[in-house]
Amino acid sequence: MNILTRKLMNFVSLSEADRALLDQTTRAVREYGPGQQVIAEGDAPDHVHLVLDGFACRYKVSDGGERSIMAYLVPGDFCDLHVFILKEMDHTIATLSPCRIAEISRSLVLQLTERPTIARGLWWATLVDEAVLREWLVNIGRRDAVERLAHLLCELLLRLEAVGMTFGESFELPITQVELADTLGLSAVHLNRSMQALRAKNLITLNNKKLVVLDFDGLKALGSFNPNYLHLAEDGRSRLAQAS
Amino acid sequence: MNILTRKLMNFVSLSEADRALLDQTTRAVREYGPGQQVIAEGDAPDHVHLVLDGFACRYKVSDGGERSIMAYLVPGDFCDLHVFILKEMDHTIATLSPCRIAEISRSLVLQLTERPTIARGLWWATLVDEAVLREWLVNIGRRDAVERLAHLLCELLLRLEAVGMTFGESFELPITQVELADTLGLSAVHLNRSMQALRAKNLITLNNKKLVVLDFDGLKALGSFNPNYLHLAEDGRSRLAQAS
DNA sequence: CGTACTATTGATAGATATCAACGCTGGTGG
DNA sequence: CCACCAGCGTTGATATCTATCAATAGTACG
Repeated sequence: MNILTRKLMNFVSLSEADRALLDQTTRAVREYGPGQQVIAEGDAPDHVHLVLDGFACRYKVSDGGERSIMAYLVPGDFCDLHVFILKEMDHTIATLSPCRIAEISRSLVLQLTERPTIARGLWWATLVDEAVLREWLVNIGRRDAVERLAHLLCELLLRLEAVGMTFGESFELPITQVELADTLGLSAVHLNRSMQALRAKNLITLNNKKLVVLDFDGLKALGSFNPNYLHLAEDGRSRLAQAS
Repeated sequence: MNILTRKLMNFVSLSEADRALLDQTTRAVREYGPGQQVIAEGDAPDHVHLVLDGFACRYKVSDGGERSIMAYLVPGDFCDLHVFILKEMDHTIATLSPCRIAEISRSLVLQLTERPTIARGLWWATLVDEAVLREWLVNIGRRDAVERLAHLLCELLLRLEAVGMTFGESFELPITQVELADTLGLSAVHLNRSMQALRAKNLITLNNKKLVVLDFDGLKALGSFNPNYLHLAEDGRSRLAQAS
């Protein structure tokens, strides 16, 4: 079972035939180094990209040359399902760490969307992406620096758990502090101090790109984190995603 | 031709039959006063809501009781197309001004999505909503208060023009400064001063809820506004939406 | 006429950005 | 093998932006 299948099964039940079709999505795979562009603003790619391994992001660069990161793409996430409708990308996608990214042809995507269950799953995934965006807006708009960071780390833990990429309450975080700052609308210096604050409160540790959540309840409380916007199954499959 | 049809025609060409079907969406209409809740967080409404007249918004209320407004819903916008997939709303929708809101049954929505052209149009609309969300994230994350406000006003001018609700370069803005502040992640006091800054620069006037853009180029420059994310037709139908 | 909401102003406090510098690391070329 | 360099994390000092508090005036409304 590939990572996309695993992710969709958080929401829908897939038949054997559905799974077989989904297996085909990971046929054509491309390797990327860290910091490489996958799709540029203005592009109109002819196939859809799916992250299989590593971290990528959506970002825009503004006039002043500053980067705003608007989404993290982790294994199981689509980069550009929009391309079927919109004429061109309004933002850029690049890798943050070394990545394996699948390239899915238009015809295969059409086959996928013809299966009602898979189509529902894909639609669910895009709606969750949108819900994440809304939550990030709240995060940046109304929380201070330490709270923002706490919230983001809670979200990453749950999203990565949903695709089996956590080890207990820790995970690989191959993202630099500058990139986290560009995500949270902070300066790199201030992000660094916020990270230290989380460590000082014994909520996390971070060594060699490995983040350990020492006190998930504390981290959730600090970041006012409520997992409902991730719309994960609340059937006990996840120990972490409970409302609280 | 109703407002939804008009909006979709910014992106797709609709046949007579398509338009006839779209006409049915505005059959059941409900009137709301200002500040009324349309759908609450946790609800799972059984029909889809479409704004016909007035301004509404999506928002969340955080622990501290502060409100974050994550989207404005103007005539032609859907409130809750998600409801077909997700179990429940993760945010609340309320009116900002008096509104007329259509209630569209599930069965009619299904009929709409069976028409390929209409389905493409609806999908386009949801992707644009998502693109707006990404741009708001950049706006709040990386621009200062005056720039944020300038950017937001530019966006509203274009979105309202797309549904024929502008008069030249002015439009009705039935939103209080407190609400604008909750949208842009600012305090009401600071928003007030930012608004005054825009007036002092002779970029806008605002009297009796009527906003006049005196210098659109100046406003765009100040807010680093690039309309590409709205994915409007660039065929000359809009004078205002040109890249610049 | 009072009440609530909205816009406005001034003063002060607090949060975050900016600037500058340093150590550490890994890579790279001589 | 070593010197050099770039990227990253870190620290301190200062400047800037924005929030908060408090007060006032206008307006709509019952």
